[in-house]
Amino acid sequence: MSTPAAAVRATSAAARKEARLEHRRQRLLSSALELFAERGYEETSVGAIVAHARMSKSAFYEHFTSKEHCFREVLMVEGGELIQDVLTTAARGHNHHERLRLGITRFVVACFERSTVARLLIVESVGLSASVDRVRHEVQGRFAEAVGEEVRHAMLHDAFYADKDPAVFGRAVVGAVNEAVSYFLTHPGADAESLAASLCRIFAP
Amino acid sequence: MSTPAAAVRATSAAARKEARLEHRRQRLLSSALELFAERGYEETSVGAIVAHARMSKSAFYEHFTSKEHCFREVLMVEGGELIQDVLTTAARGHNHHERLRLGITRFVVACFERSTVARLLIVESVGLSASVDRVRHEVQGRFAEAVGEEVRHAMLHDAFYADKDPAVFGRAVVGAVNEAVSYFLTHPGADAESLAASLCRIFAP
DNA sequence: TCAGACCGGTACTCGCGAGTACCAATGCGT
DNA sequence: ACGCATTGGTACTCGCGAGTACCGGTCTGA
Repeated sequence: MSTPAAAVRATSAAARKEARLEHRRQRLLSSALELFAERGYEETSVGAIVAHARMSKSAFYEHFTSKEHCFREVLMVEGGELIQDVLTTAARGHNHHERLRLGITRFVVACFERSTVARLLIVESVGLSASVDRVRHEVQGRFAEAVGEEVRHAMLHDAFYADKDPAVFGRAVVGAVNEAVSYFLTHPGADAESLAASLCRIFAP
Repeated sequence: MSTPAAAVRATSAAARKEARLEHRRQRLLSSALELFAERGYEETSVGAIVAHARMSKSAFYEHFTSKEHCFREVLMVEGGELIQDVLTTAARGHNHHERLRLGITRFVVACFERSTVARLLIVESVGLSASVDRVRHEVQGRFAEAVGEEVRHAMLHDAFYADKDPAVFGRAVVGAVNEAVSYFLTHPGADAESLAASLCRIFAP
């Protein structure tokens, strides 16, 4: 250790550096998100990512061990935030029906709003590699399990859910929403609100 | 034209050649199916496909203009057969409920039976390229539209379907079944029949 | 002010695989 | 039976991009 004054200076320098590094990391992540979403994983080179972020390859490999690691990180952070958003919104509902409706609606709307993240989560991350698959399953699984849990409680007093398998229901909702979103995102003129309403009528009538 | 006899000989020779070619094509398609399913598209090289089929690259490029073309072809043929199977089985039902149940059940069971085809249709073909996406959408769309059509008729006299949007319902079923199958295919110990039954309870109660 | 550590950028290597060109063997018609 | 055409196999090219090594500039600390 040095003198207190030096320590303070050192700390603030380290802190600035930390902030700087974090800022760069964010730039890389957001560039990666954008390019992966619009071109796809295979068609996006590390060179393109760093060029878009106006950085060098060495900066990239300071933060990520490989291109795939970068993709996983993007998926985890952005996908995680999206799902978190959905879950907190859903939690505001006062009963099972309302929570399911809020969750499904928020998911659909969020996918339309952040279509780049949605594309990553629903399309680009499928079938890349086992580890990427794990991340996707984990992220989407959080939503699926929340739905399942809701059903597990609802089935006790709601005839509609009485005969449903919670786990299957959760996965079915996730799959249905994904498919609907990906289909209607490519079909122009689709409206998030009405799509969400149609889905709610199926799963939370 | 030559003499009749020569013509006959020529025809039979041509026919044999045709048959031979078709046989080779089948070998290539089935090798491609197997490898694409177990390793994925990117990880499967043309070299590996022809080695597995005990042929040469030139034979491959006689039938397909590119690796992607080959993939599309496999997807179209095998996926098409699977969907056809589902649709004809479903058509045996005597009312909307029964047809929906038969269709969903057959789809799930067929995916478990032909897990290689299922993997291609549900996982590997996602997000590869625009043209592959078109093929997948077309194939799965046949099922989605059949479901939608069934709903469109059922809603006239069945309260359950009265408020559903047929197009969205069709897509939702496809997505839900895909997700459920892909999830429970990787989770060992899953049973096709009971999974199908759970899904039927959701979409055709 | 100066020496050194460290950061970032550039330029390189290396492997891989799609697609191609050329050659050998087989089978066809005459 | 013989020569020619066609088929099928092999060996090559070519481009691309992930990951790396090294070097020049800058900022820190004494």
